[in-house]
Parts: sequence; structure tokens; C-alpha cells
Amino acid sequence: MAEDKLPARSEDFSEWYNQLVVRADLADYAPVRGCMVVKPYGWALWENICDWLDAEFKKTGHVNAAFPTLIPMSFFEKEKEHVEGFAPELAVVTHGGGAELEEKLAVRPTSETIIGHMYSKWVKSWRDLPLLIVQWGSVMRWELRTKLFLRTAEFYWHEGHTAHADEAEAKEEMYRILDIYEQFCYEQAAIPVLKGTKSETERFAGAQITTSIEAMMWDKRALQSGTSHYFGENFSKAFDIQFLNKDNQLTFAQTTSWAISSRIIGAMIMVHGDDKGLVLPPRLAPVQAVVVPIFKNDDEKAKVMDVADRLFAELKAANVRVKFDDRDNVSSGFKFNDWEMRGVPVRVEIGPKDVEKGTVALARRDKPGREGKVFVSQENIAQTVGALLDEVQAALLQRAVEYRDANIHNVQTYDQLKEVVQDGWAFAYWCESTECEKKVKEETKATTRNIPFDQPNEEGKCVVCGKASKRKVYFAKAY
RNA sequence: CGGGGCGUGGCGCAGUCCGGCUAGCGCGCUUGCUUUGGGAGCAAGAGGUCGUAGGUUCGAAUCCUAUCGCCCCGACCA
Repeated sequence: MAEDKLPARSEDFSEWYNQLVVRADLADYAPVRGCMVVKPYGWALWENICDWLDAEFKKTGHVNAAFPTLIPMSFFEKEKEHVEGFAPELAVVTHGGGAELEEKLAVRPTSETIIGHMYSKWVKSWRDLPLLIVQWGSVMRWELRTKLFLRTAEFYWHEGHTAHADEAEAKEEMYRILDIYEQFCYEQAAIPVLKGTKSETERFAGAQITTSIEAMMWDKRALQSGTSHYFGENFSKAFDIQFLNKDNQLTFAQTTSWAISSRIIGAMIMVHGDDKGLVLPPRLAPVQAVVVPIFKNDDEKAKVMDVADRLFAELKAANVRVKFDDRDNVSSGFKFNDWEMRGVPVRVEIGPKDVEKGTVALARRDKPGREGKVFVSQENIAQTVGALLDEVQAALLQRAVEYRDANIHNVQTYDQLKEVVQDGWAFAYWCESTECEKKVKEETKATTRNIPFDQPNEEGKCVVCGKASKRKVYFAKAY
């Protein structure tokens, strides 16, 4: 049954990923080039991600709204850098109702322009600020090479767009959101991320400052997992977002935008997954525990089902997201493998021997095979499972932190840098010049990921050119 | 856009060079019986105008022409 197994993660990481996404039932290939269909299981995972973030945004004063999918082409021309950044990947609607349109419409690749246009109508007084709006939806970028969740032509996300009266407040907003993203990654997704500022070349088209969280995948490549931008007056000038301040002076608003996309699902796959399939962090897993009954004949079945039903009900009553696998057309061995492929954190196995002894077998997904299996009492099953879920959540994060830290290397020389980025991340002083950054990219394919905020106030030498430099940056090959 | 590969039941493929009978195989699917503590077995079934259009021929999955699409590697990217 070799064809039932995934390709080994260590043999062909890319193929492992491609097959895993489909076989874990997260998504399927759509009939449109580069697009995916997110299946119910994948969407349930996405909803759990969105629910947590949505609650945090609301706690911090944000509100949700919806803007159109289609944006007049002329809007893109208003901000020079923005149009240069996005024009190549726009999908454009040229016809409507059977006739050619007078003005072509772009399918939104991001919504700064149309939201900027509306903000100019809505912002007249300092009393209208801050304006803190989040849009949940999808956007489209005509990517040349796509991969499910990581880079598809259409992807799902939330995009926050805020307008503020002054610079300090806008910057505070940018950092506040980045902190929420960081907290989400550590506490919910069990993905350790590194916060920092993007270099000028890696900056969002039209931003003055782009901050990001960067995560290390299992193959040690970096994945930008969330971004938060400060625009200064770039967009408010382009779209004329002006208000009268308390001193009756006409002032341009300060704006920000920020996003986490469905790409974060790709990050979870590539950080936690193993040769048996997906491994989901308990807090976000659509199914946290699955009950698998095991029996040989009708007599056993009756006894086992009776207990399994009871345990299932207890777990459900304790608000564990639990599933009862009562399929009678597949063997229990098949079910074990099936739920492992889907990444369910805890499996509760109940067979005739357990019924006799008053036990169940608990298998934790992060430790496959016998190592992760323990027999526990049926008493207080919800408590036991709940504690195990917490343990798995913590173990996943710890493993990911250790892996990340073991593969980031401080480097002093350019030769060291070149070697390290072949299979890891390099952390080094950099003079922040585009030339040095470009040289590294051309010679190693590694790019600067971000410059961490908190750095000791020390002076070093740029790892590329040797010039005096104050801050260190992460270099890594990125997705 | 440059290089490479591929379109044949739901999926993965064989057959194409060298045209020939009713287009095969594995997985999956349906039904039945036996099974179920790590990917079960047997039996009987359902399912294909061979990417599309045209041409050559007594006869085309196979040869010719055109066309569409997909995948992989590179350049670009959340």
C-alpha cells in the first residue's frame, strides 16, 4: 500500500505539501488557473482563525465593513508606487452586460485605493477620526506560479484600513496590530514568529514603513506571515483624505493597513506537519478530538458503542470540538491513518478491552505511533482530554521554537552568510543599503526578512560591505 | 515570457513509435457476505464520443494540420 503514504517530507518537501493539502481535505484545485476551492474542513480551520482575530480587532475598537470587489482602473494611477507594484498582477474586467466598459475595472488586489476614495468622503473633521475599518474577503493577484494556500490567484484575508489624526497614533496602530498578529501566531497557531521592519525593497507598494512577522518553515525557508503598514500621508494625499483639526487647519490624515491571509494555513502545514500528514494546533483545529470505536462482532459493537456514545457526549458537553467516527465501512486502522492525515490533535480509541477495564486509549497527534498512545481511565474523560489538548498545544510551540532557534545563526563574515542561508537563517549586521541587499539576493537567493525592533544599541559592520552598521537583519530564502 | 513535460472512466497510468476485432490495468465508487486494537478479503456491478476542431484512410486513442488547457523548472510575488 505504498501509494497510500505521503511522500516523505524530507525527500520531496514540495510534493509532500501538495499532496497533503488535498489529502487532508483542506482544499482542492479549482477549474480556474491558479485558484483553489477551500473545502469545508479547510474553511472550518480558516473560520477559527478569523474568529479569534475578529474578536481581538473588536476589542481594540475596530469595526467590519465591505467594499466592492471591483475597483476603477484610474484609482490605481493615483499613487505612483502603488500602481507600479500592483499593475502587473491585476485581473481586469473589460465587459459588462455584453458591452465594453467605458472604464475598465480591476478585481481588487488589495483595497487601499477604493477605501481611500471612500475615506476622503467620510473624513471631514478630527471628530471623524480615528476610522478603524476591517474588511473580510478575498482579493486577486495574477500570480505566475501558484501553490495551494501559499500563493493562489485568489486568496482570503482580512485587510484593516485605518485613518488617524497624527503620526504617533497611526504608528501606534501599526505596532498594536503587529502585536495582535504575533500573539495569534504564538498562542493560537503555535508558530513562533519574529517581528521587525521590512527593508526598502521589501516594503509594501506605497508604504513608508512596512512591519512583518516572519516564520520559519520546516524546510527552513521563511514565510512572511502577516504585515502591518504605515503610509504616512501617501494615500491621504493621493485620495485627498483631509480634515479640519482642532486648530481649524486642513490636515492630511495618517493611514495604515494590515493583513493576515489564508496563507497562514500554509504556514501551519509547513511548520507542524509530518510524514503522516497534517498536525493542527488544538486551539484552531476544527476537530480537536475524534472518538474511534473498535469491535469485532455485534455483541462487542453494542457494548463498545454504548461507552463510546457516553464518552462522546461528555466531551461534547465540555465544549471539546469532538467527532464520533462511526463509519462501519472502513477498518479502525484506516480511521487512525485518516485522522492523522487530517491532523486531529487527540484520538480517543475505545475497544472491548477498554470496556472491560474502564479505560480508553488516547493518542496524541504530535507524537505518532506507540509513543503518543496512553491508556487512561474513562472517568473524567473531558478533563483528561482537555489537559492533553493543552499539552499538545504547548508542545507544538516549544518544538517549533527550538527548531527555529537551532537554525538561526549569527554570522560575521560574508562567507559565513553564504553558507548559512543555504540551509537556515542568518542574523547579521547590515548597512541597510539596497546594493548590499541586492548582492546577497543575486549570489545566494536569500533576501532580507526583517530588522527586529529590539536591538542592543551596539555598532557592528555590515556583513556584505563592512561599513559601520547599527542594526542586524535576518537573511533567508523566502516563499 | 524562456526551457521541459502532459492531456485516455472520479484519481493515477498503459496502449500511440509500427492504424485493425468489444480501449485495458491499479485505486476509488455501488451491492452482498465475511471482517474491524495501525491503511481488510472475496464475489458481482456501474462508469470512457481517448482535450477540441478539421483532414488522410475501408478503418484513427494511434498518422497529418490547427487550436485549447494543465503541470514542473526559471524571472515576479502576500
